Amino acid sequence: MSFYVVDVALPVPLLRTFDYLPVEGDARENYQPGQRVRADFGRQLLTGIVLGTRDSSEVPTNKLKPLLARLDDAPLLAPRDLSLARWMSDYYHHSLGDVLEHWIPTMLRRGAGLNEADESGWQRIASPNTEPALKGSKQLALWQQFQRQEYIAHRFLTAQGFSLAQCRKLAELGLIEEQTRLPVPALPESVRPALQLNDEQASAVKKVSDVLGQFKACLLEGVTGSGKTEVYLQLIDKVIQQGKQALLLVPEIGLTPQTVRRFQERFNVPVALLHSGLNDRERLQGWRQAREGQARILIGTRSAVFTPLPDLGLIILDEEHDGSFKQQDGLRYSARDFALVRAHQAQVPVLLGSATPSLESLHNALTGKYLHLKLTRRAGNARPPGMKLHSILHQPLVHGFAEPVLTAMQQHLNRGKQVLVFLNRRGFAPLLACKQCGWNAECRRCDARMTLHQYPPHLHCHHCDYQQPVPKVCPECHSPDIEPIGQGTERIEDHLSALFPQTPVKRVDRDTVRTKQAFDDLFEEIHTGDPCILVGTQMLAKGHHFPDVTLVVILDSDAGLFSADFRGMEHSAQLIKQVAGRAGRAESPGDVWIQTLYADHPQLNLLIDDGYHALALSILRERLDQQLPPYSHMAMLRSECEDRAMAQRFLEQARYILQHWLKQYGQKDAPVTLLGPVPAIMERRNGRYRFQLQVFCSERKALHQTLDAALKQLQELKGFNKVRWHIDVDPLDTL
DNA sequence: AGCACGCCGACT
DNA sequence: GTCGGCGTGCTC
Ligand SMILES: [Zn+2]
Ligand SMILES: [Zn+2]
Repeated sequence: MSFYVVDVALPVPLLRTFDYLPVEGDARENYQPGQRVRADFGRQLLTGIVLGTRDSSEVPTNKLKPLLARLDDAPLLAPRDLSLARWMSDYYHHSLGDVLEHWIPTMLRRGAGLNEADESGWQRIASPNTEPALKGSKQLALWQQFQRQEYIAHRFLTAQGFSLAQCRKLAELGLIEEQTRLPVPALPESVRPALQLNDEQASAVKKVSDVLGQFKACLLEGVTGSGKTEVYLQLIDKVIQQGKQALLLVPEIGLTPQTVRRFQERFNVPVALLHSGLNDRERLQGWRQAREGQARILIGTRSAVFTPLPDLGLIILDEEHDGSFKQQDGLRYSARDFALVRAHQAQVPVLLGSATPSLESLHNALTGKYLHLKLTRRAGNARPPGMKLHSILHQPLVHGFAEPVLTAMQQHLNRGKQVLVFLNRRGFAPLLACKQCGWNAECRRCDARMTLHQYPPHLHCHHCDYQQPVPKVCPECHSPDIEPIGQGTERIEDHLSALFPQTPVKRVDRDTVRTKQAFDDLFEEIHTGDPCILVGTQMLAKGHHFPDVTLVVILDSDAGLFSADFRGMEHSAQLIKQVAGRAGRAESPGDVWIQTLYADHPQLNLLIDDGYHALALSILRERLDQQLPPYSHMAMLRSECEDRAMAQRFLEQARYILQHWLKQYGQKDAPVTLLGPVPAIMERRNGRYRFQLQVFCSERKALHQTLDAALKQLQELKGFNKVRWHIDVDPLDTL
């Protein structure tokens, strides 16, 4: 038997893989890329992924340890999965072992067998024509079930009132036997017919259908209510009919029961779901249903983009501009960008849908890199909501509302309609201050103010979660004259209850709807259509449509207008449009009133008068001038440390190292440039000082080469053990 | 990232 | 004397 080693990726943050001797006596052909193995690593036990075998190792033989066990015979991951993981490891400068953790459900990472997703049930083994002499009528009824279906999961039988004893009796008679299987999602009782498409929708379906079977990125830019979902449904139908699987990715908050039901009721195929509300076993089940091909449609949130699909035919990413597609810690990947890479590998189209596309995607569509599909008309020829800026500069406000806004609210309520008040700030008030000495309640761990909450009363830092009781008197001057300044959703709810005593006021934010279930329940309630006022944060803006809301009031659009972040205006506009789109339907179009101190703000006016697309073009011109994304590529190094000087010094070192490599890899027409280190906008958070260093280049390759080389040296730096740092490729924000 | 080793100050 | 603080180094 000849010598060989197994190359293993382990879940440790080291940018290399590890050689192991095989399990004692295990033949080389037993090792295939994608299997799980147990490895003795340092002083810990880890589950790793086999990448391959080699004749020899660079590592001295006496340092090589044998693997403790091979956990799979058949590889868990296919070569295509491994090659995608390698791409991700390179692109995000993250360890391959850590990256591979994202491909595998938690249970399997802990070494569980695939069959632990199975559930018990009974398989008919006798001919369905058998007419056994059965005593009880219940037993006969049970046998009749099996005459119709040859396999029934145990939980369905208990749900119908059959007992384990009755099943065992049939088993004793040789009619059925116990068998465990992977549960398959139920099919709908009846399939709903497709809707009639308008010509724009039909054209979009046609254009994407034409490129099925090849890679093509498509941007579906469709105004709210223009019927994007119907386009998705009809494309998925085509994909299924070709015997392929469809992957639909949605933002976390968009995976509502209504949406899911719409997909499930349309197709006579199993639909698998993967979202954060599932337990480990349910996740494993969904993953296997997708990977083993039982599920033909997979609907999931960000992390579902990794799920192996043997017959992938189409990827759809809805609300593609949504920030939740970018992971904000650990492996900072963008599910949108990865979906493109995956679609390219599988040679299938990827469809990005949004009413307010990200400037990256819009730019790619405008330059012809993506197919640009537009839906400009609302279904049923509904008029778009009328948006109106209402200046509150030098205007008296009644509990945060301008008088004409309150009048409009009353009018809509009188007509038996619902009103939505949007305020992206939870709590009672964003500030508690002393009238006598000017003291502000600030977080002791952050450069931020504490938010005052009243239900129940406490001060809460939304940046680090630090909480403390509300002081009775000013801690500085002991005056009892301390008061809340500004409005949060709690306070607006109070004010509205006083202003409209006859109308129920419902608050929707993270504090009132803690669970997905609570949100779904509240949503059902709102859907009865009874007049009410909804007050809420961006929770209200995403995912759900409220057909009985005919007036939307936006209270604090100003926060984003002067953001320090270069994407601030883009995100503000997306949010305003999204909130506005919650209102109205065909027969009763909605009104949208935006209270603002800056009614002259040119970009805000552009958004209101000419729409998102026009504003987007204007912002793109600014980005071009400033050579910001999408006209350059960016990576960000962030450091944080309780010791301010240490955090800063780390990035100064990083700058020094980067400066060396960018001379080598930067080109004359594509230089690599550095910005920083500078303190983060909120310099101290959770007791740690934060700094950042931005790296730009118009060429991805040079940027990555520079980062790669610098990263190796950064990891070797000594004396920075207390500094926490990371690289964020294509960061979402620079705050 | 873990985890252990090792070298210094302040306790029984 | 030793308990434990955290700086340093290593993991096939
Ligand atoms: Zn005071
Ligand atoms: Zn804080």
